[in-house]
Amino acid sequence: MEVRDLHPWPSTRAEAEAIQDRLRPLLDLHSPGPERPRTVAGLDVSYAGGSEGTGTRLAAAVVVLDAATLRTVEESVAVGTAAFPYVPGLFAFRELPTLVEALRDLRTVPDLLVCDGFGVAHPRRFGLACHLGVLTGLPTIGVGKTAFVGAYAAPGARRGDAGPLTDGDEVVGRVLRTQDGVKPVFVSVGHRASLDAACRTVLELAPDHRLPETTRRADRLSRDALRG
DNA sequence: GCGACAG
DNA sequence: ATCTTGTCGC
Repeated sequence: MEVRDLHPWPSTRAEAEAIQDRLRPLLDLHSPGPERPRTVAGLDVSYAGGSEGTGTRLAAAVVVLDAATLRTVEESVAVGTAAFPYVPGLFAFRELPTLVEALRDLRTVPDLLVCDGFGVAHPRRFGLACHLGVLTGLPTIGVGKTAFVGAYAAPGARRGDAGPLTDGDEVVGRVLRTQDGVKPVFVSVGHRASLDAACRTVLELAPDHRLPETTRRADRLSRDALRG
């Protein structure tokens, strides 16, 4: 599929933040997005070492699922190196080049991208899911495993229980329990998606695990690609 | 000033 | 993210 070019690429934190600020106005945060996406792609990245600097070997995977059956429709993997040091808030720049490479090899154009990380639940309202939304033009959402920005109250203990993730006076996402008694996940909108539909989709994608099948399969694929 | 901080 | 033993639970 087509993905917009990444240049200019930042070499400093200030440059990276400037890029986020320049791309943020391109976000579509009002479209309802796909109510019932037919194909959903999960994205994830695995690293070879524990280094948080630049140059570490990594593998980026994209797995497209049929949302109704959860059957895998297509897979794509790319290996590369970390393109930016790990800096909270600038996390996207670390894995974006390799993720984009994997996306470009995709024959299927998914109805929705489920990213490992956040969308607008971000200090500058431009997390990885937002960035990928602008680059691809596709609806995107972010599913995080831990909190980054925002405050929240613990949701109920049952699958489907949820509560708002708020930063100041704005709701930037939702804390969603995907399984009874397990830690909740943090869902936020990236591009061309509504929070309600995003949470419904995440629940459908997570019938018997904490994380959506999209993320779980992309995680496995990227991990395997790092070896053979 | 100090600590916290998506993956 | 990754480094790691044993342990609890379905």
